[in-house]
Amino acid sequence: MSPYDPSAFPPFAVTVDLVVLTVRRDALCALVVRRGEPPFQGRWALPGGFVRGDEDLGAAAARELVEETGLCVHDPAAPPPALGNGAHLEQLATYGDPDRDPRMRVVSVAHLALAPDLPAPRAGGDANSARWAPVEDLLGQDGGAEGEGDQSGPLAFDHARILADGVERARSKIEYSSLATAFCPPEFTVGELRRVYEAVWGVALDPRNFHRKVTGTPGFLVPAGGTTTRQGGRPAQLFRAGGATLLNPPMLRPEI
Amino acid sequence: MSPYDPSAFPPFAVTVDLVVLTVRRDALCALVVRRGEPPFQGRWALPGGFVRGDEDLGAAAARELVEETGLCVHDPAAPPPALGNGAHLEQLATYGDPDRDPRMRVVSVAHLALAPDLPAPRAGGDANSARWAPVEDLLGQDGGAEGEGDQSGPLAFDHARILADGVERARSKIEYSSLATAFCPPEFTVGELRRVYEAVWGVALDPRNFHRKVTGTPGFLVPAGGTTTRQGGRPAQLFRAGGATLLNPPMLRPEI
DNA sequence: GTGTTTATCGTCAGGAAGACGACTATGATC
DNA sequence: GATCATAGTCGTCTTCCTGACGATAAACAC
Repeated sequence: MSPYDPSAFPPFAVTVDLVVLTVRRDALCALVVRRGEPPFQGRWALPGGFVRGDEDLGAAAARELVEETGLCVHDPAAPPPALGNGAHLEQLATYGDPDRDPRMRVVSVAHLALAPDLPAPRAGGDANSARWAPVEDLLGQDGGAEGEGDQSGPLAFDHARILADGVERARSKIEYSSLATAFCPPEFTVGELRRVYEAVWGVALDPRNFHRKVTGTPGFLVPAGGTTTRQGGRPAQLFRAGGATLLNPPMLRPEI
Repeated sequence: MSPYDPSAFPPFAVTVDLVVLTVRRDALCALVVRRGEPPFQGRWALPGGFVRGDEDLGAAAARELVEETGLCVHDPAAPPPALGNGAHLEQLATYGDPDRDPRMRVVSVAHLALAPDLPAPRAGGDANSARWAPVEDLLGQDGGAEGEGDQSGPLAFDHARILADGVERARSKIEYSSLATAFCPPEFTVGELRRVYEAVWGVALDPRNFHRKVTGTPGFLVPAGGTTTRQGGRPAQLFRAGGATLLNPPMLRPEI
């Protein structure tokens, strides 16, 4: 009667689901795929899939990320991202309500990925289509996905909850880490970084105080040598993400 | 060839492991149980067990916590803890390396519990014994558990890593939340709360600045009306945990 | 009473952030 | 070409918070 007797524990299916966030047109967007089969057929869902028998959880998440977006995971301990198509990936939380999938007992290990703006998502696997959707639309208090000509209803399964948790993680984590740079291309301006914070937090930040804060924090930004006028106006200096990962003191999110 | 065909995915065992932390004699301690059977027989491990077929992950963690310690989970949305034997419980992270258990594929959803000092752990289930061990001993760079007359070696499985992650979570979370009060009895003094911070962080804090900070943060502490001389010296005012859960600005952890 | 311990209040200097003025360098428009 | 709009960058000032630390208060041990 060993507790590890294979007949002594119930078998679970284990999946990874991905909250992939990016900033497009000054809005925080998440990657969603349309479900091609029941349950929740035709509804939008977070990308994800089964963990293979010999696969680590993080590896499964990275594999799904590549399949869905072509993004490679940006390993902090690896050489700098060559082409900018690197993303930050971290485990978010695990969801295992017995009723979360009507067919069977599925435990899903959700992961959070932060990516720079990408051209267009490519549908992968069993998804009919994929798109970037503003999280505001997906998480509207009505349940999401209405009001934009999309009749597919809220996200499938408990994915609205997972997405909300991922967004909240991202919102709090850019406060005390340099993770906001994961939303930017390899070289970016202070203004572009500020627009990331503004999009993720949904607030307006003072450009002068923000500039003082980020340029004054050692290790946050390193000059890349060069300027750009991408945004119009006076040319702005280009920066690269510095080695620092923790911001101390943190970037303060304005209260409401 | 549905991806949910039961034959199309590998079956996993899903467990919950618990990092139960408390502060005893000014040291941060974790609950460990001695393994009664292979693998790692005789070694210390984190308490845990299988998730049942119809059980939510949090419910499984709460059940294990009761079985091992008698602690009830302190629901923030419930009436105040009557007898003080309430604990804070939250999901920590999920560990699913294919080789983490030599016998089979086990995915463990680790949870973090913070509890006030308890009399003595009661061994539960299949554990030969249970005890509170200082995390410093368990996580010593030699792998832990040596140097105190205990020859059982480091923690079983990947539990040292899980414990380290749980300790790190607790250390960072008491910075910006009122979670340190979870280590205290229902009524406590400012000095007792300060000793919690000092034990968890392993630093010394200035009693005067600490007192100013915690009493000056609205909603952190509410006077319980009464004094105690538990610690000797001048009687100290008794407080209860206030309703605030987030500390803004946070309690600053001294650098090194 | 004296000493010790702990609690609590106060003061002061330094750093960080919010508010905001001023100047600069581009492109767009007249 | 002059003007305007836009965005970036540098400073200033005030306020708040913290760290360092002096001083007082109230218990206990001798």
